[in-house]
Order: sequence, then C-alpha cells, then structure tokens
Amino acid sequence: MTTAARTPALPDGTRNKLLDSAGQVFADSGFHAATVREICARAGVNIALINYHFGDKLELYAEVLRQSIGASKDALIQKALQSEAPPEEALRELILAMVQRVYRADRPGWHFRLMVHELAQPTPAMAAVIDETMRPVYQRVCGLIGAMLRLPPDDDKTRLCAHSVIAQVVHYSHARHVNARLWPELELTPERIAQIARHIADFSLAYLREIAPAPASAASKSTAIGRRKK
Amino acid sequence: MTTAARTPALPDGTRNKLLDSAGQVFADSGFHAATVREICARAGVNIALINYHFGDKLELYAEVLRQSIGASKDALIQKALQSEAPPEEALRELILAMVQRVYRADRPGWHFRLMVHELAQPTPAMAAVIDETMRPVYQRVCGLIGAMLRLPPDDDKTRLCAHSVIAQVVHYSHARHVNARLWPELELTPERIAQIARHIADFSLAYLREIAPAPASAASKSTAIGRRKK
DNA sequence: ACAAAATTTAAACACCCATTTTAAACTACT
DNA sequence: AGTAGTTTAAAATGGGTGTTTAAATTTTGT
Repeated sequence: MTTAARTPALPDGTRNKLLDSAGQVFADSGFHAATVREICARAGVNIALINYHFGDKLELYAEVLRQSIGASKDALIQKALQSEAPPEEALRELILAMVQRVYRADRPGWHFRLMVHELAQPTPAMAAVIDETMRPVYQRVCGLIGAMLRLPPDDDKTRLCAHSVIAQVVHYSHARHVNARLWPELELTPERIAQIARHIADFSLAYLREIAPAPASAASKSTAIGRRKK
Repeated sequence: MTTAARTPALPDGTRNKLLDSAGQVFADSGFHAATVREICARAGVNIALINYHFGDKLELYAEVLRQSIGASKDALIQKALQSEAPPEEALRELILAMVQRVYRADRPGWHFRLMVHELAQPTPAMAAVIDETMRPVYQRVCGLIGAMLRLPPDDDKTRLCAHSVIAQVVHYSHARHVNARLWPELELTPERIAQIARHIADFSLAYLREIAPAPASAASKSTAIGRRKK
C-alpha cells in the first residue's frame, strides 16, 4: 500500500543525497529535533521523496544508522582486531586504533555525534549499533585481558578491566566538550593522539601486569616483567 | 508584560513541584523533546502555571540547571574533597564518593542525565555547570595525583592520569545504556558499586605507584624501580 | 469582613511538524 | 508511440507543541 521503500536504481541518486544530509542533520539535532524539511532542504530535493524512498522518518534514521555502522568497518580497527601479536602488544594496537578512530573527525564526523545522541536518548536502533560496532571490540578486549590474566573472558575481573580500558578511550569522545573546557591547552595533533593512546596502554597494563599470574614458562619475549609480584 | 516570574512565596509551593518534575522530565528527554504538558502533569498542576511562574519553557530550564548546580553540594563529594588522608587514601575516598554519587538513582540522579544531554547538544549553560560542579573535583584529583607523582597539578602526565581516573568513573554514567547491553548481568547492588569503586582505585593506583618516585623515607609500600623517563 | 492581589483553572489560540494525498511533469526503456 | 518508474509541486490532514486568555478561586492586606 502507498509507496513502499524501494531499492535505489542509481547508486548516486537522490536517495544517497538524502542519506548524507540526514546524517548531518540527525547528528546536529538528534532524532527528535531533526526535521524532514531541513533534511530535504539540505539535500536539495523535494519533501515527498523521503516518503517515497524510505517510507517514513524513522526508517530513514535506521538506514542512516545502518550506513554509519557499515562505515564503521574501520580499516585500523579491523586490522587491530585480527592482530596475531601477543596479548599485551595486541591490546596496545587496539587502543591506538580506537583512540585514533575517535579523534578522526574529518571524514565521517557525524558518526560519533550520532552515538552521543543515542546515549542521551536511546532509540530502538541503538541495540543494533551496539551489537555490530561495539560488541566485537568489547569481546576482543575481554579476550586479550582474559588471556593476560588467565581468566575467562566473561569473568568479573576481566570485564571490570575491559571497562576501565574502554572507558579511558571513549572518554575523550563523549566528554569532548568538558575536556575542552577543563584542559583547553590540549591540542589534538597526531603526536598528541598517539601519546594519549600510549598513556592509556601504559596506565592499564600496569595493573594487568600486577595481578597477572606469573608465566609458567619463560616467555620468548624480552619484556622482563617478572620482578614485581604482589 | 503578561505576568512575569516572581519569587516563590512558599518554599513548598507549586513552583517547587514544577522545578522538581521539570528536572526529571528534562533529564529523561532533553530540553527539546521534553514537553511542558508532561512536566505539569507529573507535577499535578495546571499547564498555565509554568508560564505564570517562569515566563516560558527556556527560563524554567535555566532555573532547573541553576538548582542542579546548587544541589551538587553533595555531602559525600564534599567530605571526600576535604579529606586529610594521605593522597592514596584520599583518592580512594574520592573515587568511592564519585561512583556512589553516579549510581544513586533515587534522589539526585537526574543531574548526570542532564549532563549527558548537554554533552550531546550543549547549551550556553553548560560552561557554568562545568566550572561549578566538575572543576573542583578535577582539580582535587589532579592535586592528589600530582602529590603522589611529585609533579605539578597541571603537568601533562598528571592530567593524563586524572583523566584516566575520571574516565573510568563517569563511564558507568555516560555509557550506562551501552554497558547494560554489553554486560546485562551486572546488577548494581550497593556491594557491587563499592566493588567497582575499589576496582577503579586498584586499577589506577597500580600505575601511579609504578611511576611514582621512591619516597625519601622508607615507606611501607613497595616501589617499582621501573626507570621510565620521557 | 471586605476588597484587592495573587494564584489557579479550563479552554482556546496559533504555530509547526510529519505524513498523506493530489496531480502533473520528467526519464528511461521496449 | 506507450508504459512504468521517478521526481516535483502544492495542498490538506491530523496531531502535538508552547503560549495565552479570561474567568474562577484562593490568599492576602487592612
């Protein structure tokens, strides 16, 4: 009945213009405050097109979110997720990739702003976003930490540590405005970003090494941690 | 013109009922999505009263924010801020106070949810909120960590560590919905909250002790020798 | 007690938004 | 040619919004 959403005939048609402008407007104002008029105006298309292509506003939002998820297949993250390095190094790689991703505001800038809106006012679509973009990273972090602590990935201690690591990373994204006011001198040069990632890794690994059981056999790595035991 | 906002005659009049329900509704939905009808309904008063007492919706919001700032004189936080204990213990106290404050959903819970909305869509009022409610805590954390590391409170390393500590605390508030999905088994009993606070303190102090310079006098703590310098 | 002021009420106002509908053009393709 | 898919424009609808009005009520001052 009426006109259902159809698959796009042209890959660069008004449908994509709609998706792009919708991403910006939703990121600026959130789902509720955003208006289809503003979206269509910024896309330079007619208002009726949004109904023709997507059915209604909510479905458009869901599609934007889906696209945002798809774009979140970040190359750095994917590479870090599949690293074969020992847990400690793999965790360092993953932290660096996450921090760099959080701070890359140039291209797909509105992805993270969308996420902050979702935190404030969750929509039914957020569950999918969490499952598809955050859970893989979360499980990987739990897996790495579990390997270091010789604990199952879903152990309480493992998860608490994983949350501590992730918290430090996303903090620089979620609380960006707060940080900007509390620490205005902090410039986000690439070197600075790398330094932050290194700090988070150092900060976290200190505790993980402290409570990790002593390795059974002498590790091949020259990391030489053995001296401190609680 | 019309009827301007007046000072309340009674400390427990409809004006305060309005302020209270407005705080909840604004925290739930944000400024835009919140409706004056919902606010008045929850307060059990007539719709026109919001105009009579505050002029309009925006002025009501500003008043709520002002009250939220004033009410942030949390007893636990204040006590922890003025602790005379040695830095390590004082930091533990402060972390516990912050975590407990974040998770006390019954009474002043909506302050933080208001903050999340401000993160997503900052209003000019946020700067004042940061200065009056967050900066004192931030400076105290920097001071304590600086004392442990023998570094000035505004040193880069000090601030990075302070951000790491604060990030872990506020993460359980900001990313509450995400955590609820990634770790649904996590129940927030008082014991659990205390455990989380303890974990954050342990997690953080491991690194702080590791890089802290050896105390001049022989202390009970085991100090790491890890000679790390920039 | 009585009048004036403050407060509350119910209803309506005026506006904006999303959605749907209408009808007419434009575009391809057979 | 025609035919179906696509785009445009405009209008109407229905619902929700903040705000206002004018009367009713309560409180206050004297």
